[in-house]
Amino acid sequence: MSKGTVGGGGTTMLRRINVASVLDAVRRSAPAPLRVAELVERTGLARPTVAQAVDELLDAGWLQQHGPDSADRSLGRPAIRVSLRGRAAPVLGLDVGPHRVTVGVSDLAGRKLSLVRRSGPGWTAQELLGVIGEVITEALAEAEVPAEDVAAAVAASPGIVDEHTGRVQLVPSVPGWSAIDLIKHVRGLLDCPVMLDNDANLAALAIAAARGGTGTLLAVQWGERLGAGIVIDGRLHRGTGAAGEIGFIATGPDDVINPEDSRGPLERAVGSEAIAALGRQAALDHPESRLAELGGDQLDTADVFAAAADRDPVAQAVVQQVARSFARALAPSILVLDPTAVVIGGGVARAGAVLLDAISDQLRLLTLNHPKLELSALAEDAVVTGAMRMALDEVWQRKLPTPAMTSTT
Amino acid sequence: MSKGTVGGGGTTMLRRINVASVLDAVRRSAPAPLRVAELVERTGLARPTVAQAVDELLDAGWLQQHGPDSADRSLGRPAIRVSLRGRAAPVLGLDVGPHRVTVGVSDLAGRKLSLVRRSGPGWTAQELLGVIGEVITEALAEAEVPAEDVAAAVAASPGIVDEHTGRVQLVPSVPGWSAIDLIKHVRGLLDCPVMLDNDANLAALAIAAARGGTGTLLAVQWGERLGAGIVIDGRLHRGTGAAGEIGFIATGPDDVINPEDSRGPLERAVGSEAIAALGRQAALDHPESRLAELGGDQLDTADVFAAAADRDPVAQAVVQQVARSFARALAPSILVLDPTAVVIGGGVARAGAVLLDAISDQLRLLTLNHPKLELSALAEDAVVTGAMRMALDEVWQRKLPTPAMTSTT
DNA sequence: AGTATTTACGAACGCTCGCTATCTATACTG
DNA sequence: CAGTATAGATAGCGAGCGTTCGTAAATACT
Repeated sequence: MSKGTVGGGGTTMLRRINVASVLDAVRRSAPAPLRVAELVERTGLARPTVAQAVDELLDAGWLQQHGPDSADRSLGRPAIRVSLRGRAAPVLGLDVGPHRVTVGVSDLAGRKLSLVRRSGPGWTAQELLGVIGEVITEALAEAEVPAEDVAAAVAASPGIVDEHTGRVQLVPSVPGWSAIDLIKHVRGLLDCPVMLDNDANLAALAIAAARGGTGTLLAVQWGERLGAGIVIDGRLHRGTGAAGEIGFIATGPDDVINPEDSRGPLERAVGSEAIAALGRQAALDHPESRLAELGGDQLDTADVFAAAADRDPVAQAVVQQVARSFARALAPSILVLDPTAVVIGGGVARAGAVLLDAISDQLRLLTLNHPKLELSALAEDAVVTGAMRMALDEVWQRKLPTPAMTSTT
Repeated sequence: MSKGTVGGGGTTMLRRINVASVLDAVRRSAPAPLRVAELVERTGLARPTVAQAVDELLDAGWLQQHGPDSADRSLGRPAIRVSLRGRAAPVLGLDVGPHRVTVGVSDLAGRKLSLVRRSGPGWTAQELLGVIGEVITEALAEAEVPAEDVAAAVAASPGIVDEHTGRVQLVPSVPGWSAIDLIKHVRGLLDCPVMLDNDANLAALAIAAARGGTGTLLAVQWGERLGAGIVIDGRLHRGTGAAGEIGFIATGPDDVINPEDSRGPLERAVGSEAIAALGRQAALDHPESRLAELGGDQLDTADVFAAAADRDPVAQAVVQQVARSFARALAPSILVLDPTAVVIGGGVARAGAVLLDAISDQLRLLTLNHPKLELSALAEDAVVTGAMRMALDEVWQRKLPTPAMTSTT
């Protein structure tokens, strides 16, 4: 009755499909402007159809028209070229950690407009909320984007995130963090759809996007804590919400998990804290070693890897042990998932080839198809980048009327 | 040039979308006939549109018209009802094992038309091809389906299957099996698209379909060998082609994998052969036990579980040990995948609650989100059922012009 | 038994949309 | 300055969907 239900199948829906098709083609060529003729070729539609769609998209502010001023130097009448107007719907990504808050603002086209990072010595939950507000304001100012223009925002938090309620369940270092409704807080600042997800998941999304293509990616974030994100053909795998919690993999033959613990067995075995502790112990046991020279009680995780890279046998033994524990813990999942690539990010990834090679050697003994093992190229920005990307996807999904049929089942 | 490229966006495509939408709605209500009014409601399209689509589908042989003869007892003019004409495109599923060949023929609607199973005492590769031909012929005759009518066929084979070349890579008990081009052989018999996949994958597909809904399913096939299939939101996860090979998960702290071995470490630890061997050893060590009474040297896997169900402490200890090894091997993958449910099928699944409870207890100690642990309801038919289902999906995907846009990137 | 009511099928009309074909505009070349 | 090649704008045609109306076939009521 009254109005027609959305999603039917009239001719108006056909037009929406075609407009969406044109916009999608423009989007795919990212920041490069496109000529109408190229759009005709890529979409397979007729020129008048494309022209009409482009007009409509220009009016709606989705596209911007470029003058033919470039060095196009071709015969004939110069083509008008269009590219998508990124400022039409900027998005915001937010990475909240116990010691660091990072905010990134991005274009609709994926261009990074600003990135603001602030570190501190461990905030309380309340202080953190304040810092988040400040950093968001700062990032928006730097990007010259008014707060009300932001089309979507995604926040990354450690811990297990309930996708629907937006609450964080299993929280590490910030006391009182699980009681905070971060989504509500950010929505108060921005007035746009706000989503929350696990930091490892978002990092995985960013890394998968950077690598491009299809396949299965297992992206490990390795710092004091260990987490992983799984991306299958561009889509994040969440399981029932807690997928990728590799930190809680049992290592010893009698290990048992306690969900109340802030750290899982694997984190206690090979987290950066544990690596440093192993290094300090090794330095005590071998005072003559290169490792001990680097600094006895103050020994850092980085020192261990530095000494190993320097061919110190004592440090190498520590790295071997860490690599072995890590590989043994991860091998079953690699057999089951059979990923195209395993990418390691986070603080420990700075160890570089020393660690990577050791892990690779171990994994070769424990898996059938040996996935590519790589270090994350995105370094610290992986999580924010992933958050921005998810926000972007959200905007595209919401704005583009996808030609998917309604399933009323 | 010349003809328009397929996948453009004309109004004729709109009609195809709507016809597909109608057909899909009919399909969803499976074997139950639908009235046109119901189709109008479900698709959201106008009645004339639906009527036209139904006419077209009737002409093309996709639908069949039911008389209003049923006990419909309602007011007004009786509605004509349509259901999909399964015989329009029957599919065939084939499960090839070293000792058993099973062929099922199914309706387009998913109704099982015939199921023929033949067991033998270990065939050679060449003999197996002959048996396959015979059983296919028999199953088609029983279903009263001419060979040339079969619209798609899917074969299940143990081992790792290369999706594209259709070759089997890691083969167990049948000598010379990897040299056989099973796809080519079946295509010679049927003249239709033929696909080949891993048996555990197909069983997982069937179980996921039987459970219905979305979510992540880890379906373990547990017999002499161990394999698993992963289904995420109805789609099979293949990884690079060898996903789910849980048989090769290392169990001991110093285990190492050799891809040349016919059995992996977990198979050697908890495969049905291993369980029987553990039972025989326990019977020797405890001659007074209930287990030993059941049969000394002839002790079977089933005997172990029977004795355990009979509360024999010796047998229970064996089951405990098996459950512990299995749970420890699988726990990391459950943490990473975080599946909605873990379903156990295959011969060992006949053990029932004794084993399931023991595994469940162990898993509770090793995982965060505890997935539902169930036994496969499909028993032996899981693999064929899954093969038929995949063939069905193939037909639907091929026949239905999906409204997905072409991505010419 | 005849009539009223209910339900669903069938046909005609008007609308929107996309495709083909044609015409116009622009800039470079000889 | 004319010619040509490329690209944008416009008109006519066909196809499909949705709305509205009329009609057929059952059941319920008098």
